[in-house]
Amino acid sequence: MVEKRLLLIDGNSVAFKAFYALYTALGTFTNSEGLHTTAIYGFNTMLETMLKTVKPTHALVAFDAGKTTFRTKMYDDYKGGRPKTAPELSEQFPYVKELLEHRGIQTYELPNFEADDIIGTLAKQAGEQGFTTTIVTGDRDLTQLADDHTTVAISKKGVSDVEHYTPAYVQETMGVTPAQIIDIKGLQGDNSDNYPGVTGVGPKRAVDLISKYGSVEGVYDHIDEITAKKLKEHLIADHEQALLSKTLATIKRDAPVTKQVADLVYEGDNHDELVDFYRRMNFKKFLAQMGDGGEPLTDTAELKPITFTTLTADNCDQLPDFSAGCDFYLEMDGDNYHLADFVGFVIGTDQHWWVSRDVSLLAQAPLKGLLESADVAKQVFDAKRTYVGLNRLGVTLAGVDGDLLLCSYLLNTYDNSNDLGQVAHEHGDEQVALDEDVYGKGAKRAIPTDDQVLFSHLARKAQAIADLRPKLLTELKENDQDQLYRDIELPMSFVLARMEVAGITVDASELEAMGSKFTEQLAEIEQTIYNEAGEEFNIGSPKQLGHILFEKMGLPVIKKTKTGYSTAVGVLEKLASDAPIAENILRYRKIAKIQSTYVEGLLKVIHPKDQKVHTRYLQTLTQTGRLSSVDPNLQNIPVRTEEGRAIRKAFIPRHDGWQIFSSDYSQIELRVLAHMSHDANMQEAFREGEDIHAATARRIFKMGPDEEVTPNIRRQAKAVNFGIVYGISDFGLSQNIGISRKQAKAFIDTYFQEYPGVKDYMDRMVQQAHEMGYVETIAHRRRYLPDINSRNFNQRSFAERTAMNTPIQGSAADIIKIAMIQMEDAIKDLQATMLLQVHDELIFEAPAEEIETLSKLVPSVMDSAIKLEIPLKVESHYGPTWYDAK
DNA sequence: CGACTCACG
DNA sequence: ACGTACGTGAGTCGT
Repeated sequence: MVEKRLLLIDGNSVAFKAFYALYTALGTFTNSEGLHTTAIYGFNTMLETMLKTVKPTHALVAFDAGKTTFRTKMYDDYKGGRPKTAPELSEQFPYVKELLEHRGIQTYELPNFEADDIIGTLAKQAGEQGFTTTIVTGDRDLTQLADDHTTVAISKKGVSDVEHYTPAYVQETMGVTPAQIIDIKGLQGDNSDNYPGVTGVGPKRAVDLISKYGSVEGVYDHIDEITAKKLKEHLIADHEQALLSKTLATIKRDAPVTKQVADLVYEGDNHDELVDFYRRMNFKKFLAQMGDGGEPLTDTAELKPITFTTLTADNCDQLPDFSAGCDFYLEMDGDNYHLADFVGFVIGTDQHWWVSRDVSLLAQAPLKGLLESADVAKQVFDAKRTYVGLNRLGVTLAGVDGDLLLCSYLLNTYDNSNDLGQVAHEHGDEQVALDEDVYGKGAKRAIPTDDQVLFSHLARKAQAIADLRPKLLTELKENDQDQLYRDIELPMSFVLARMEVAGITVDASELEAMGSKFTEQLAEIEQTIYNEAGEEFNIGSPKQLGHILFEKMGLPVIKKTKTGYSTAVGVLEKLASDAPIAENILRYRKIAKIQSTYVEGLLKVIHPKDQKVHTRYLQTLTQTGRLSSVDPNLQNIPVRTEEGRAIRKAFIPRHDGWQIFSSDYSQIELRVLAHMSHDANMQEAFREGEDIHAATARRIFKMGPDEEVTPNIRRQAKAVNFGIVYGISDFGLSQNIGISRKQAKAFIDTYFQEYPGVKDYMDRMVQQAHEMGYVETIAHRRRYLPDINSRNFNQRSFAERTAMNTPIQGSAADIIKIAMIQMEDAIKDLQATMLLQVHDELIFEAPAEEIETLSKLVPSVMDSAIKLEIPLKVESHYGPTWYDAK
């Protein structure tokens, strides 16, 4: 018999969750008629995921019929005190239902009952009829329905991010069986549904009581066994309330549902209706997925035609001189612009576009002159990419006046796609297609051979750059971000471009030598581990490893992950004392990591022509304003352990006799905090040149002036300082330094007493985030925190910590960026070259005779990059390799 | 493609 | 009471 799979969805709950999840992630969005579409979009995203994973044969979406239900009759205040559903959400429900109709899924609601009860009733029927059922909801209470043939999928953060609750998983995460969920609710009540439970009983006590006595009734049968006096009193006093709450929490399995499971056959999409619906909703992404036979649907039909002139060697001389500026876009096929094939380019202004596939034209007159002229103002998208691309053609780009990507990122760090079309859409310009729609994606990706298609796309890109520029510039001014843009980010992109082009030399033979040594060591440890385990297995597989350690060898389980046993460092370290295998696995992991990521990884990206690696710095990615580094990532080369650090021996200067020189800011984030918080005590410590962690130790441990700060005490104080910068929680701190949560809380309280300005700063940042929706760095870099007003404790707490941390981390990023821009100028007469940035340090290569000069120059540029209320401190090191620059 | 683990500041 | 430090990228496994 064919397997029958039923998908049951709690419509209200999922729409609600989708609305807020996307609202916080992407902001609100609407179709062309002003209808909000966030929930509809999110709902459909969830549907796509569930249809794909569950592959239902039957499906139904249940909705709540109204406010009054049999529960409100039992208890007036049921779900009382809830804020009214936002109109932006409620207006979407009719469309969610319409969407479901087009998708071939039935909907159902039943007066006096909630969606839960419909689902409970149908799931029961389905179980009896041999269905496998998946329930989708945002409400954990429904986990009470989990059984052998029913899984409850709870959407977590995103809409498609779900957690699947089987009975075993319910037991594991909640500590009780699905059937006991209602007993838990009976004792603890439910805040969001507004019913009380028993006074003084929270989740913890509820789980304890129910796992001991089985049910609410069981608890009262054994009420005399309860020794805690207060608890017993409360239980007795709230007896009726507990029984009522349990009833309220119980989902009906026998509601008078008029549908039969067998009637819920999933019909599948009505293609034409759905396409029409997506059009009306402006769902580009879903439209693109609808293309027949998997062909991407280019919605060029919706784009207005655009005119252009094809450039050739013969008509280049007819180009205008662009003395009033122009827009330029260079297309390459792939992310890595150091290597990607050139596709073509567009240049022009005022709706006159010249296009070509022949990039060699760029290296000849008159285009080369135009591009290299500082007097011809050019508007581009991704200046750094453009600079590096042109550099490969022998053209040195100058005179860039605007970068649409940078503008977009600075206005909102989320609007940072490398696809010009995507960015344009985010700013309301729909007149350019997404690259994916024109070029395809994955294996199907191909540059169109049809000139009309390719050139129109390129011309539209240039048009979008031209059209969006004034709008984005105005917005930057309104945000007081024009200086950040003009004086920091735009110049920064060229500094970075030149660092990327310069690259850093890597000694492949050094890496290879290390590699063979590691290979030997790995083979040896591997054998030892197999002997200890009594069999061979894949050490790199956490799943197999978990099986060996915790099932075969019976070691104690310290921590679990979603999918099984955790085998993370912390866990293995705890096991190491009584199981030598743990120690060996740690050693194996460490070496395997160095081997695969750094030895093999780096060897793969050494450019055979120049023996260098050329990273790409992503300037518009992080939410704080830091850079990131990819292909390869040169910002996470090992340093903390000797074995790893040895990798740095392979990073060498490009000439014999040259040196690697490195300068780093000392405690820049804490100094930034001292500055921004104006805290007198912290500022004093920095002004006096004290060891800040030791100074903090003296304060939080109330030490006398003669008492010695031991390394251990200093270590704890250091952890507290870190915690403060990250937006502290007592739990986080307690985990980090292995103390009790209570103790951690005491440390934090004392810290804030000793550094009251810091406390004020933290409160101020959280408050600003609440009021304005964003926080700012010293240079007015902005980060929006939509979750700051979330009703979800986790999301809100995370946003609050971010509000505290981002101005600190981001201002430190501002400072080093300013320093880097000034640095280029400061060293322009030297042979020394700036090669790398690792968040708070800069790495150079230079002839030995310039080291003395650099030792003065570099720190002076770095510490004077910005004037703070306290001094900045810079430390420098150098040596024949990066390893020696310590 | 997500989860896990681990490298960095 | 909620589950917890902030910001990243890459390799590997297994669905």
